Amino acid sequence: MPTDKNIELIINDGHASAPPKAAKKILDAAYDLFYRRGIRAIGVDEIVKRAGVTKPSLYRSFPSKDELAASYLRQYDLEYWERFDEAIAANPGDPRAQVKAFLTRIGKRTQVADYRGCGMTNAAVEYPDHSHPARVVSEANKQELRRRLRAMAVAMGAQDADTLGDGLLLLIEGAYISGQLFGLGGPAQSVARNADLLIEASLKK
Amino acid sequence: MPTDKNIELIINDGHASAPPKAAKKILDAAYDLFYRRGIRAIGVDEIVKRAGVTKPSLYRSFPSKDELAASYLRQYDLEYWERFDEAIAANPGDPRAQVKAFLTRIGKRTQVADYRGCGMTNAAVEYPDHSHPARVVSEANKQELRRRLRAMAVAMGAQDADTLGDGLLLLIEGAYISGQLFGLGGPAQSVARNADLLIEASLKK
DNA sequence: ATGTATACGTACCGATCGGTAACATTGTCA
DNA sequence: TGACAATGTTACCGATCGGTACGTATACAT
Repeated sequence: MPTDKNIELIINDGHASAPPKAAKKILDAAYDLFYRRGIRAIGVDEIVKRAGVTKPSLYRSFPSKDELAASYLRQYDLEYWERFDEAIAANPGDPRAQVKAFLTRIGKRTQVADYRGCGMTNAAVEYPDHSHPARVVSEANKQELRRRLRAMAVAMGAQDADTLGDGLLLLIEGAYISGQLFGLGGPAQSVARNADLLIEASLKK
Repeated sequence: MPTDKNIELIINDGHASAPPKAAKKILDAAYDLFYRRGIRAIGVDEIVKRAGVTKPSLYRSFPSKDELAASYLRQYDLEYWERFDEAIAANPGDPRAQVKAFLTRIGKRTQVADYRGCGMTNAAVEYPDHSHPARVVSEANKQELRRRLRAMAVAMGAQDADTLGDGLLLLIEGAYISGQLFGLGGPAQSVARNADLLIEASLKK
C-alpha cells in the first residue's frame, strides 16, 4: 500500500542523508502491520521477519520503535492528503461537492470486511501521552484536517463556519471508528448523506 | 469512579457465586488504569500494585488479563447506560431534548484536560480481533447504542430515522475521539449544536 | 588487488510480559 | 476452638519485549 515518495523525508523527519534500501522494506512491513493490528500489538521481531531483514538493520535506519511508528504515520499522512486532494481536484471551485466526494470515499472505504479505520486516529488512541512521537504526527494531521474543513465551510458560506467545519470533522471521525466497530452495514455508510444534511442546515439563507 | 453495583455480575459475566473483596479492589484499579492509559499499555503487575494486592489474588478472581479487561468494560457499560438513562429521564416524552441533553453532557465531558474518550471505543481500537473478550463487550455496547439512537430518531418523526440515528452515532463517536485528540477547545464542544442542526434538517416537514 | 566505508547477520542483553506452584497467614462463623 | 475460605508471600516459569555488541559480507574507488 505505501508508495515510496520522498522516503528519506518520512524515515527521519527531514534530517536525512542517504536512505538504505532495507529501510523501505522495513517501513513497508511496519506500515501494514501497524495499521492492521495496532502499533502496540506488533513487536519489532515481527516487523523484521515480515520485511525479510534483521533487527540491527531496523535500528540502523530508525532510532527506536517509537520513531518507526512516527515514520509510518508520516507516510500515512502523505497518502492521506493525496486522497483528500483528489476529492478536491475532482470538484474545482465547489467546496460542498468536494466535501461530499471526500466523505463518499470514506463511506465506501468503511464498507469492507476488517476495515481498520484511520491510522492517525488509532495511533492517538493507543498513545494518550501527547509527547509520544507517533502521537505528535497524529495530532498535527488532525489539526490540519480541522483547518481545511473549517476553511471549506467558510467557502461554502456557512452561517457558523467553524461549527460546520467541526461538525464535518466529528462525522468523519465517527465514520472511521464506527466503520471498524460495526463492519458491513454500519452507520459509517451514511456519513456522506448526513454530512450533506448538516451542510444544508448550516448554509446562510 | 466505578460504583460497585452487581459486582458479581460484572466480574464473571453472570455465572457468579460469591465475589471476594479483593476482586473489587482489583477491578477498581484496573478500571482506572485501563481507561486512562489503555489496556495494552498496562501490565498486571501495575494493577495489583495499585490495588494493594498480589498477583495470585488477581488470578483467583479473574481467569486472565483479557477477561479482567472484559470485566472492566462490563462495569463501564453499566455506568454508561446510567448516564444515558439520566438524560432520558430528565426529558420525559421529548426524544429530541433527550438526545440534546445526552450530547450536551458528552460535549462537556470532552472539555477537560487529558480527556480519554470512550472506554468502549478505545478498547475496540486496541483489539481489532472480533473474538477478543474485551471487544465482544465493546461491540455489544455499540450495537445497543445504535439501536437506541435509531429508536429515538423514529420517535422524533424523522424522514429517514435510520439515517438520523446513525448520524447521531457518528457525531457521538466523533466527539469521543476528537475530544481526546484536540483537548480543550476542540471540535467535540460543538457536538450538541451540530446534532441539533442535523435533527432539524431530518424532521418531516 | 587492496583499502575503506557501508550494509547486513549472528548472537546476545536485561527487563518485562502474562501466569503459576507451594505454602503461610488471616478473618469469620459455627 | 475448630474449620474453612480468602488473602498474602515468595519464588518462579517460558516467552517476548525493545535494543545492542561485534564480527562479516559487499561495493566501489584507487
